[in-house]
Order: sequence, then C-alpha cells, then structure tokens
Amino acid sequence: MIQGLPGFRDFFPEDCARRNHVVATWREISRRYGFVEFDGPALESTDLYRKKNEAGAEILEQLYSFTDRGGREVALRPEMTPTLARMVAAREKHYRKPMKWFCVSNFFRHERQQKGRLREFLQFNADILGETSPQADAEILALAIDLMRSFGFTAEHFVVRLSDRKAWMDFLQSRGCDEAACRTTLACADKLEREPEEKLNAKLAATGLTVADLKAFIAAGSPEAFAPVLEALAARGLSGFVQPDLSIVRGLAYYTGVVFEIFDRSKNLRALAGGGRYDGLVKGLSDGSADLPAIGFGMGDVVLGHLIDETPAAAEKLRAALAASTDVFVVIADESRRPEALQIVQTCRELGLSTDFPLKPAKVGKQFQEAEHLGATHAVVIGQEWPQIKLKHLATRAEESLDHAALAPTLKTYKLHS
RNA sequence: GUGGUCGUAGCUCAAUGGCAGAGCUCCAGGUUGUGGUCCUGGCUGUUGCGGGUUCGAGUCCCGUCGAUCACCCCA
Repeated sequence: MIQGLPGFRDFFPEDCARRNHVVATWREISRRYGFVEFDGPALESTDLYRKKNEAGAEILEQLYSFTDRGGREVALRPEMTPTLARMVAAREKHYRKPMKWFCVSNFFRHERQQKGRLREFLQFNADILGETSPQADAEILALAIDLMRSFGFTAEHFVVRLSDRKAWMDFLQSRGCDEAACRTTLACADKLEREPEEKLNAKLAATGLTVADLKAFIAAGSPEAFAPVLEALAARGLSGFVQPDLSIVRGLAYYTGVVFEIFDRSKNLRALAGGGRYDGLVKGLSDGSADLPAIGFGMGDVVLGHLIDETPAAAEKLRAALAASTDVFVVIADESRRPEALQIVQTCRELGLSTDFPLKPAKVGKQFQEAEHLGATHAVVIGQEWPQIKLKHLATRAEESLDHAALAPTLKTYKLHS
C-alpha cells in the first residue's frame, strides 16, 4: 500500500472536526477584533522568498521548490508574510489604514518532523499594516491573548514573553556595535539558554561584549520601552498574561520593534505563537513601491493541538465543540411508508435540522440503536398509523403521537426552546 | 543533514529463539413496531519490506522504508 508522505497528515472525520474547531475559533476572535480575512496562493515564485532571505539561506533549503512545466522556478509557501507584502504592495492605495488582516492557511517546509513540527501545517496569521502606534502593538497582543483564552487556556497555562528589538539595538549601538556586531550579538542572545557560556563568549569576542553584559542588560529590563503597550493591555485587564522578557529576540533579522512569543507555562512545548513589528519589510519586499509599517504574528495548529490535549479545560472545550449534533432520526417502522418518511426527512432538513434515516430496510430496534449512536435528540417514527406519526424525545423517552402536518410546527417550538 | 528509540489485526497491546493471541472497534444475530447495558457468532496478519544466523526467527544480526524524540534551525 502506498503510504502518505512523511510530515503530511490525513484528516479523518474526527481530525477534520478538531481542525474546524481551531479554525472556527481563530476566525471568530479575529472577527471580534475587526480583522478581515484574506488568502493567497499556495504556490509562489521562488524569487519571492529569495529576496527576503539574501542573508540567511536556511529557509531556502527548507523550501519545497521545483521548476514547473512552463520553466518557472516556483515554491510552496513556507510562510505568509512575503505573500502579504506582495498583495499589499499591489493594492496599497485601495485600502484605508490601518489595515487589519488575518488569514488561515497551510504552509510547507521540507525538514525533519518532530514534536510540534510537520512538513505541512496550518497557521493563523494576523497583521496590522499602516500604523506605528504602540496601540497597534497592544491590539495585536490582545488578539493573541484572547485567541488563547478562547481555546480554554488561562494565565496558568500560557504566558506572552514580551521583548523589544529596538531596545536591543539602542543598547548595542551605545556600546559601539556596528550592524554585523548587532547581528552576532542578537544571535547569541537567542542562544543564551541553549549554548554554554564559553562558546558564546568566543562568538562575541569581536563585538567587545560578553555573556555577562547581555545578561545584565536582560536583567535590567527596559520598562520605558514597554510602558505604552503594557498600559494599553492593563486597561483591557490583560496584564496578567504578559511578562516583559528581553531574552526573547526571535531569529528573524527584519524585526524593528516589539517582538513576542507565547509559551506554555510548563515549557514542555516550543513556542505556540510568535511575532513582532517589522516596519521596513513591506518596503524592502516591494522594491519601495509600498512603504507600510506593520506588526503581526503567527500561530500554528500543531503545537496548539498538543497544548489543548495536555490542558483539561481546553480539551473539554474541544470535546464540547465536537459533540454529535444530529437533531432528528427518522425511524421507518413500516417499509411501505418510506416515501412518506422521505417527505418528513426533507421537511426536517428544510427546517435546518440535522436529520438522518436508514438507507436500507432495518428492524425498528436497530434503527433506534443507530439514532443512539448518532447522538440524535429526537426520533420520528413513521409507520402504519400514517398520517399519524410519533415524535420521541430520546433523552426522556417521552413519546407523543401527532398528525404529520403538525410535526414542523412542533419541532420549531423545540428548536426555539433549545 | 546527525544521533537515540520503536515497527505484530482497523486501534491499544501480548507471545522465554519452539502452534501468532487478547481487549476494543467493525459486521451479523438475540423469534414479526422502540435505543445506551448484556449475550452469541463472525471478519481482519506475507509479524513494515529485503537479506543473514539457526533444526527452528515476531524474537538475534545487517540493510532499507516508516514512525517518534532530540540535535541543527525556526519564517
């Protein structure tokens, strides 16, 4: 048998239900925040990713790229930002600022899979373009926090670690670092928790700084840089979810201001979400045709799924969302009445009720069993008594007999009450 | 790209180098129109694949494919 490709997932009905729960939550909270959805193509010109990554070639090596039948160099999208920048540059004049856009898309990276990382994954992205105010930074952070809360997580499950690239750059420039030295230093700051001190000090030698200097800067904090954002979050009652932490620098070179990552409190998993301000990127990617400041973040479905499974409150919320929702099961007690039963099925469906029935003749007992398995709340029994039929509430086993013409009005009442 | 662990029924797992099994799921019944429990029966295997050692391999050895975890890296 031919197997699926490594790192790619099949979505059986129960998996699709999970995915739909996640996607529905992303969309609902984004809507509350006034973000509008967009999307782009899964396949882009490879140049779109080359342009952004002249310095770091790592992402290019993880690209699913090939030459198409027309001789074009193309690649499956590994992230959304270049596509967003391309789209925004094309119609920048058309939209009022600030633009609040989000998308839910699949992305591809050719790398070895491990926990929380696959070769195709779903990711939510949200960006505010055309606004430099810290209010925009706070709006993005609040959205990220409320997304997490909507999945059933609380401050005891996750934390937003907030940092600021600009604070780092100011610090480094005050110590006389040039651009190359800044890059080296930030790369080392990113590895403080993972690499031994001697190794990092060796890398830092050329910059004139030491691990001790970096740790001192992180320990000192930078309250003035965070103040406006923290105040805006405090006014929303969301302070408890955020922890200023300058040790977060993020790997990307293009961030220019606030950067943040969301972690689970137990630190079992990699980052659940991450993002920051990138005021120069749209200009760079559009060759200067559009110059928009921007802040955004991404949240993938894989790590999120792990945390949901590990967190009872979130797992319960997922289960509730997945609960079977058949409203009516039509029992055909007398097979000769199948045409009438189909008529009832159609009526129920036109009322908007989730309705099912046996596709082949079956004993009444089996039919009730089937209704039970589907989690139906009501059964309608069609038999010899036609035009009289029976409506049964399955949870209470209460049964009433009524004329088939009275079924629709009765069901409407039930629906209103539930 | 590097390294560790693991591949037995649809799923979860047993089987000292000696007859490949159980539970769950699924399917069919349990006497003619009422459901969750229960009872009975049934299906599903080239033990991932290919070599080797052995009288004999699911078990030991090598290779390969896959899964998983970590490193690397993280848009």
